[in-house]
Amino acid sequence: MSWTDERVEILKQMWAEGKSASVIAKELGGVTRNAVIGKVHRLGLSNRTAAPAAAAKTTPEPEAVKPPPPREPEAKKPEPAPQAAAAPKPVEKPANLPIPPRKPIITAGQPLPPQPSANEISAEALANLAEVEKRARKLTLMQLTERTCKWPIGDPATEEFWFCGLPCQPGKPYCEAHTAVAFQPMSSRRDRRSASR
DNA sequence: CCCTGATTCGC
DNA sequence: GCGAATCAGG
Repeated sequence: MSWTDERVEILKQMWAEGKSASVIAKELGGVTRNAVIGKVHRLGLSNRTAAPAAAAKTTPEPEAVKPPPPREPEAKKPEPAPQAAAAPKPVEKPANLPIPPRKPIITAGQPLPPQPSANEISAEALANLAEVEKRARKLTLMQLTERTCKWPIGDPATEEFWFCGLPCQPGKPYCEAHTAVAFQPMSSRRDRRSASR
């Protein structure tokens, strides 16, 4: 794979959204997180929101004197939204919109798991599930990885929402318990005729 | 151990 | 320019 214009766009977008290099790499496919990071740096958009923590470790800068700071002609971006701090209008709804700019990017992968619909699951499995969810690591979407259970718990529209996050079954997107309820053989969900209208 | 990004350097 | 290897850190 090569860095086509589109792929670079996706890269920029996702990086700007705070996606990790590995996630971006998976999304793009055909590249590793190293490739992504490398590209990010080459594009000059390394730090996204001030993170000097792991930025400077070894200062390879001989560091002498810099009389004339040859700064590049920084292109100004159209970002004139400084947020009104006063009380201009009585907005009754604070509206928690951390990430509203959901651009219509064409993300193919990332098959999110289905919501636990009203299925007929064995009592055992359900009981076990309840226990498992108590032990859930309550990961956020961004904390999910290849090896964390991606089973959603709670209502995405509220604060009460997170992902299981327990260790995945090899090759599965969920932990053992959630794999059990996610991939049910049709046999256990038949009798739908009880209310055969 | 899992993960993160940063840097180096041969290609 | 690219990205694997490596590094440094959480």
